[in-house]
Amino acid sequence: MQNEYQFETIEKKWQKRWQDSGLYSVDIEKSDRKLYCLVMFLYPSGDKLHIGHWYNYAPTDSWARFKRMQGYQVFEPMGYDAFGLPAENYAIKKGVHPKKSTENNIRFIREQLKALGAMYDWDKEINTSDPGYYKWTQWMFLQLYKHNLAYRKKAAVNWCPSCTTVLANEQVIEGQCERCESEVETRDLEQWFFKITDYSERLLEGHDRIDWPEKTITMQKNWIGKSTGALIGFPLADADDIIQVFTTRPDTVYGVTYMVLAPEHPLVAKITTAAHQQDVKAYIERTRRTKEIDRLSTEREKTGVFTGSYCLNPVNNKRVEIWIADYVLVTYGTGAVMAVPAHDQRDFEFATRYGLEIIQVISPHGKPTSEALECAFEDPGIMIHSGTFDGTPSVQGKQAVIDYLQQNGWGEAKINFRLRDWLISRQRYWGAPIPIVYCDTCGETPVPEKDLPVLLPDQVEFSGQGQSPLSTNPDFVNTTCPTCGGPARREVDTMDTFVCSSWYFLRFPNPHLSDKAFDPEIIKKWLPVDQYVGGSEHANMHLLYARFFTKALYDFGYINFDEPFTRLVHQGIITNAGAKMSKSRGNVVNPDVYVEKYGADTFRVYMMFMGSYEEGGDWNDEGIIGINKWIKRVWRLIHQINDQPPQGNENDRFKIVLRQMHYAIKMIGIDMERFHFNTCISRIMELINEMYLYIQDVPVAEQNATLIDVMHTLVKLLAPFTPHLAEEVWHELGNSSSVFDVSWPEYDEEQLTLDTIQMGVQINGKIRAQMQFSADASDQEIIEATTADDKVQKYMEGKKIVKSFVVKNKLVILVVK
RNA sequence: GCCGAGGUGGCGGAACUGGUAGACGCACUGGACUCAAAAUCCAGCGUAGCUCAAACUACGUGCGGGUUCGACUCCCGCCCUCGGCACCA
Repeated sequence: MQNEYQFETIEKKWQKRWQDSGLYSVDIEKSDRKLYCLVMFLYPSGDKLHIGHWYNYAPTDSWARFKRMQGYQVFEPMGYDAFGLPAENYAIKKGVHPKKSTENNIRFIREQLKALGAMYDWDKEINTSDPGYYKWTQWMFLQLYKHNLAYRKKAAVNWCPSCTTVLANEQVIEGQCERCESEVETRDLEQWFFKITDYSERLLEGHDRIDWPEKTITMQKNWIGKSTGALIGFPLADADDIIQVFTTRPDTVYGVTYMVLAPEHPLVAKITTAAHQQDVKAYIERTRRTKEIDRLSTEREKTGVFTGSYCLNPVNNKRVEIWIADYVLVTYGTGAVMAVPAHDQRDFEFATRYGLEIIQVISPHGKPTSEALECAFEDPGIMIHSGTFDGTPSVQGKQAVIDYLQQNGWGEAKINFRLRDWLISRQRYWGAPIPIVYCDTCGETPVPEKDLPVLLPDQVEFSGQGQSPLSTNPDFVNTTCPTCGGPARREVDTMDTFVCSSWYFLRFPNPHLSDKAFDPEIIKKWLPVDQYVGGSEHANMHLLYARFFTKALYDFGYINFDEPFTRLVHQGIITNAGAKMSKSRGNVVNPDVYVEKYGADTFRVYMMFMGSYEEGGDWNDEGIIGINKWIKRVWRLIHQINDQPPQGNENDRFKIVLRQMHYAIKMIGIDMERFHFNTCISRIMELINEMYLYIQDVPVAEQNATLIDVMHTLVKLLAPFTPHLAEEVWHELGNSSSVFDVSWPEYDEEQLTLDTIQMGVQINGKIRAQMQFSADASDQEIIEATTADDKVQKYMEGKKIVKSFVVKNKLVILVVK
């Protein structure tokens, strides 16, 4: 036995032995008590593994090890989300082919990952940029295409001039590119979309069946943005067309004083009268030039112009002006809004600015307000100036008006969603090619499944000029039509990398299948993922897309579940001096330095002990030395006991140690379930402190011999947190099997109470004394003993006890008057 | 502006369904060991008052109120920090 803990040799030794013995390779065929524990896989950019990765992976691995010891068959895989922009940008800058740089990064990162000492089943590693994988990403595309969930349309899209590609709405943050923070422009392009909007309702419904953080579910709900209201048709006064509007306030329809179309609305050209042609044209031009970010700003004053045309309010035949204004978005609802300035703040501001009429149709008390409104009245109230609806409470008025509109053929009830279809085309090279060809005779044609994968060619030019790099390789572009055999062109855009990650959890259990994406039998056994852990920033992207894919695959009959991740936990963010760590800020903390200096076990424990896992916190390495010392202290304790084994049967002091042990087992069990790692470590620290006091205060010859058993339990408790140290010690103690193959210790509730208990005596809410009681004393006895006490009597002089009771093992409560 | 989370010692953070606030650790101080230092082991450590000391008392979980025998925990009104959404009709 060594005196000092040598983490360098011990950690390497066990990492190698674990791998050689295949300890963590899961037999996928056996799935009883299966537990699929997944962390969001890696995006292998040049940054390598940073603190955030460690924080995601190491504590989750401790959780998985804990579950394994509880008897679960834990499957914990790792892989690489290897397609994506950084590799390609690096190629443009340094001239290194993305394939090469990605390979290099992965090779390096794999080693870093191994240093973590996690239970990853390396036989199941996947790489989304491997043709063996993206073949099936393309297959997924074809399934969606077959079921009309993938379509192409010309659309105004978000264009990042720096990344030279389009972005999904989710990737645009405050009008800027999520990745490079450039201002996003609007361009009209033919693009591929996935029809996620078909699943809006079901994506909401599924929330009730998953154990996810409430805030994540709320974020998704808000993002999907369901709103209930009505679709109302306003016929043009002097032409045939009808302007459809969506409103959540059909009860205010009598208050419509004008109509607003989005500048991009298709009817604008048709209805603009000659006299207003010039103004309207100028306004549209101006809108187009306005940057997305400015247009989205709510602070900006609302502007618009009159088109010269009128439409008729179906309920009262009122003639209302039709305006265009950029506060109306063409992408939401019908791109047109019925303006009710009295009851909508935006319409109110617009009407005030342009001197448009304001008619009050909802009032708090059922009578018109005498003075002019200062702002819109948006609360519910009583309907007025609304024909036969006068006097109806607006809440009921909503449905009543809808019924009325419906009876007359003017409108209908309608549910609208904020969610838009998922734009997946990227004008970039490093992604999975979209398996579509364009034939002059047959048109848009999907590549037959048997011809997959559509291989990504190595030879392309990275112009960075906005044109898809694949278009620069004629051998790739020119092909033959799978239907007619005539000449055809391949689609040159690639898929958003979020497509690759929308189904990867189905690939992990069977990564080497060459004839299908996944084996339905295996998937049936191992999915859904029991525990998923990753950052909350993916709430409206990856986590939504993966749910959409799962529901689609369920509908196609490939899988028998429709929610991919049963339980989800987000790790918090580790900041540096309050700022988010990022390469551009240059404040990224490199975990390798600490792993080299203190070892993986120390680093793991430190990350877990730092604070609340789900809240994260600011990075500060001051305490890490303390954890390192603690780990050495643990090592010394175990060796000290083992070198001088206890011989006697001392019991009074030993009971305290025993109680601490049972308490630790109990609390760690509870806290691990909740991902409260910091308190788990505290409980082990307490046990170790108690054990030290014991061997110090009680001579070896008297020490209770069963202290050895406590020590074995201690090693088991340590195992999930310090896997290398625990495994080493476990073997030193004479065990031949892995500590991860033994079962988690159980606690005895009876051992948690000591013979005598100290309780506080609370008189009128204040602690006034501390008293000892035997554990089996009745409440009656305790209260009697308390009231007889001198100190307590002092507070009761001349007063009567009104109420008295005992909070078990804690307090004696006396209320006196 | 809207939605969500959070504000506790010098610091990181505990506290289950309202029941002894500050577990555990860092830093600091003292003791033991040592010729000495480091390492280690042990002890102390919210603030103020009183005291040689022990004890005791008051105050104390962002601020101001409230409910309760009793509030970090529940209710009302504010302030600040962080995350998300942002003209969604």
